[in-house]
Amino acid sequence: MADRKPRKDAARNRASLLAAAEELFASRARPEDVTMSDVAAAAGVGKGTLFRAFGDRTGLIRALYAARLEPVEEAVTTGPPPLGPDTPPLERVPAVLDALLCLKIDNRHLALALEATGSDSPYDADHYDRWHALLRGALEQVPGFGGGDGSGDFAAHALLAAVRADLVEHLVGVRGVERERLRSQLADFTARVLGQRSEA
Amino acid sequence: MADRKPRKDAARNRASLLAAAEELFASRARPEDVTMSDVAAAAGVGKGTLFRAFGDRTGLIRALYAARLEPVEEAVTTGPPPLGPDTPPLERVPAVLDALLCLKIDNRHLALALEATGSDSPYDADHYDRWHALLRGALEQVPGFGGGDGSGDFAAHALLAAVRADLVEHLVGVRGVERERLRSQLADFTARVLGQRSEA
DNA sequence: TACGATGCGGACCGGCGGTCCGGTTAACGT
DNA sequence: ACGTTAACCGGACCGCCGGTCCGCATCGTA
Repeated sequence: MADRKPRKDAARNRASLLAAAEELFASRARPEDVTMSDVAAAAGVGKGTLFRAFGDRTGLIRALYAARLEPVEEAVTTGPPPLGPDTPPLERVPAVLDALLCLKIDNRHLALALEATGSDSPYDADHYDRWHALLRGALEQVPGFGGGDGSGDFAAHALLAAVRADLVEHLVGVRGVERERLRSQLADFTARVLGQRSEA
Repeated sequence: MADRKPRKDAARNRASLLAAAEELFASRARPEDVTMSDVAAAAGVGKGTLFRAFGDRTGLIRALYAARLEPVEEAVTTGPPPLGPDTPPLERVPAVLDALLCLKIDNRHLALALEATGSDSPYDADHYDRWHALLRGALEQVPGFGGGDGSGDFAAHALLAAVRADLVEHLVGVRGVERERLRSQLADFTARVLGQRSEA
């Protein structure tokens, strides 16, 4: 943490850039037709400032997404049930997946932009490992997933794949599935995976 | 189909291009550092010929992938059990997913290149709709998925998400999971979704 | 106020996917 | 065998994008 205190204009420019980028990603249909020059121009600064502040395109999007992700991560790591660590696995797994789904729905543009960086797959992101480890840990306390056969590991990957940004975008954005309907479908699917058959 | 018969050199160049592209995508680590110029050069033709033959980058990759996909699609639509249409759903769903998984494992580079086109999400590809419709149809004949609540629809999406190319690449290519192990994990997961609890 | 350090900005760069058109060559009628 | 023609070839070329660079303005401090 050798970070020196940033200058006042630098901080203000950083904020303008975040706001402008947020705005642009929300308004344009496809994330990849928001260019770095667009962001800089919309914020009223030069490209140099943009790259100085965030390193590269991925850095910018990560900064945006991190702001949205952080409250959820905190609720999961140090919060009360049904998200926090003091929740029985059978309850926590669906709660975490639901929280992630809502996050992706509410921030489709950002999540999509992040996955569409191109240069790195979603599985290289460090927060993916955290979600995976969490889910895996919870699953392995559920009867049937306990063995060292990796079934909890794979199930964690598969469940996370069900809330991937582009799938969510396809369902909500393209096919027009309503938010609550999707939530209940995911809950239903999760319950099935956990072995809680639901009669229909 | 007003397609005129192509000239002989055109056909040969097309074949060289396919072979060269196949080779390049297999040898280079990341699909996006195979450039169109690379492909043309490796095939010993000009870029114009490459773009004339396939339209654009996506067209080239689709042509490559289609060749691998076609036998599987035929086995599923007009083949014998356990893939063909005369298979009971509880058997067909895992068989289809296993076939897809094997396809993705064996053609990781191509599947990855296809999903990494950037310009279009995997869910815009027409073959995705076919797989989804197939799986959905089979699932809806399974007790518990039958209602008009869309649980079969969502489950089909979720199961397909579990065999997405970048997840497969992460598991097999990065984390070194063995092919047979992954197949059995997927089978286990699928069985869970279908309500067939496995004791471990 | 004067002076260093820090940040600014936009011209610039390399490389990408994709286009264009003059030269070349295959296919076919005679 | 040969001429005609339409199709095809190739690589120079274009526009655009992410990212860099460096002379200049601005901030924080004595």
